[in-house]
Amino acid sequence: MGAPESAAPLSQPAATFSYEHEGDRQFATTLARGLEVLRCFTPTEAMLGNKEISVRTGLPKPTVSRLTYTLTKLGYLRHNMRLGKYQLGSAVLSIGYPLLASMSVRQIARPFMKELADYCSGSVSMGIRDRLNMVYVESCRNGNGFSTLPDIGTAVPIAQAAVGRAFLAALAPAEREAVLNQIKVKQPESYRKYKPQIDKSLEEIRARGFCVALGELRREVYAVGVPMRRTVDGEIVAFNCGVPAFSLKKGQLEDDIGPRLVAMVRTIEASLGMH
Amino acid sequence: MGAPESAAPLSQPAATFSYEHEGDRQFATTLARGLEVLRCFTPTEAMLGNKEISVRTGLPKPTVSRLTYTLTKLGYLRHNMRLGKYQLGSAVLSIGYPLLASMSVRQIARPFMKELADYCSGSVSMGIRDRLNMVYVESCRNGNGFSTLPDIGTAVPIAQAAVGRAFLAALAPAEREAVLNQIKVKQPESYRKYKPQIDKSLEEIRARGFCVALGELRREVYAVGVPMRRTVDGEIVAFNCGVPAFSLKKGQLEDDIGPRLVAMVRTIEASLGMH
DNA sequence: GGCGCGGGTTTCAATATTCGAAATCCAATG
DNA sequence: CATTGGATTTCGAATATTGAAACCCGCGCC
Repeated sequence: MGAPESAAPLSQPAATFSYEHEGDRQFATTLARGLEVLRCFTPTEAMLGNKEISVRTGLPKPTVSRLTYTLTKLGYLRHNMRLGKYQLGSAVLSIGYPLLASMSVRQIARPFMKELADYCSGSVSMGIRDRLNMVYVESCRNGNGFSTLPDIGTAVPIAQAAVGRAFLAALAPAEREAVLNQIKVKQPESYRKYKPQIDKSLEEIRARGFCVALGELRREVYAVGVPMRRTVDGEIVAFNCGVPAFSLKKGQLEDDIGPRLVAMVRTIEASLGMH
Repeated sequence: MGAPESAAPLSQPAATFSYEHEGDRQFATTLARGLEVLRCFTPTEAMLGNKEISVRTGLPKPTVSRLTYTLTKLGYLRHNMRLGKYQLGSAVLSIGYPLLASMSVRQIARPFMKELADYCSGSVSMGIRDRLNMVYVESCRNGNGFSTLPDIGTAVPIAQAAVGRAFLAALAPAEREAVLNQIKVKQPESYRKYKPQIDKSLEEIRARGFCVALGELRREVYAVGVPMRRTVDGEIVAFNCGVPAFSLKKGQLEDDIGPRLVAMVRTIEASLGMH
């Protein structure tokens, strides 16, 4: 079977388990593996058979079989018996909701984000870190159709996305180094390719409050990123604003949209401050 | 369990595990328990200590300790060490995203939903089943502030919500009986209280295509529900439209909004049909 | 300071689960 | 009807998990 070599750099999760957690008597391997199974599914690979999961995770087939069986019983997977494949089940959504609901910054920020998204005919999103990605917890786009939509739960690589670099800029130097080092180790090609841009972005944020990413994540989308200057509930929050490249006038991103995103974030910070 | 059971606290999920899956050599208990830990968190109880989790799940403290340790290492929980409590981590969001992204019906439906939400100054949501709840996979509300927002991932009890009864109406009779029976067993008070309304709703849908729920889930929100007449990807999809009770004119829900929601769903079905 | 209390964590032997090669099953295909 | 590819079952050995009890620790109280 032509296992489609995805562009996305998957490391070896199986190896990860064996090496990183060996001898840790606290660590519940089965739980980690089950969750790793859920993580195999992506928007483009929404249906997977046990074999494919086994290949992706590096877990033995019988183990995968039991894990998918369990996850299916619990509603986290659905079994399509005509294809003999699994896909994510509705239960995966409900475990994320309490997190969203308890982040009041989302409600506060939403109108400001919508306003900016409308102004620049693009999309404005709020993200927090997950591993080496930023996950969107809120996203607004202008009414008329922006090709593909950013959506809550979308994960974008820290290294490539404006929102990711904004996040890096907000980190304490020591932690920033730690994250960069993880990227270096786990996504070496990505690191080589984007490290200069990352450094430039950090400098931009110091100088102007925002950074730009010109089609580095998706060729046709140019974006600016801004971090919040305070944490929310101990979590660093960053914003981006992405606009279709073709609709941008020269200099508009740097001179208009960037500063507006900065202003928006400052407004949100202020609204948060007064609780 | 996941359902917002108001009065009656909790059944015994631990017992649930032991009894329901004893002797099932396929079933990965540790995985199920870990996921059950994640399900303990709710919007109103966003932070829990090991002891609280232990009480809610019925699992012994050391077991919970190890599970939270594992989940924290993986990013599904965050540890707040000033309080010694846990809260959901960003990783819970990213496992749900591929499911959302692969449901193309969401994109198709969104503009129609938005239009209706604007028209009736309320919110329009699309839900699928999770256990005895309906989970929202898409939700639109009109711009001006509707008190509390329905959001993607929100779970509402099938028995009480218009969207849940719409779902029931779309089920094959045998499966409907099965679900109703589960409700009877697992949410007995809820069943006693709402069974007559449920029957009425089923009849309404047969007769007019939609059902109404007048403040049964939230006192101040009146809602109508409509099921889709075809499954999407094997999954039954239902819609609701909720409006603040005070802003409704007499008869408006039945004579105007209900039929409009029906029309909306028919439009979406048609758009889906032509792929 | 001493005491008790309410978590949280560690210990450790008993127990249950997982491993994984090989066998089996099953449905689709030639 | 033989073949093929994947999913599932089998089973003894290897390993991980379990959970009662003990331990730890910070806190408030007397």
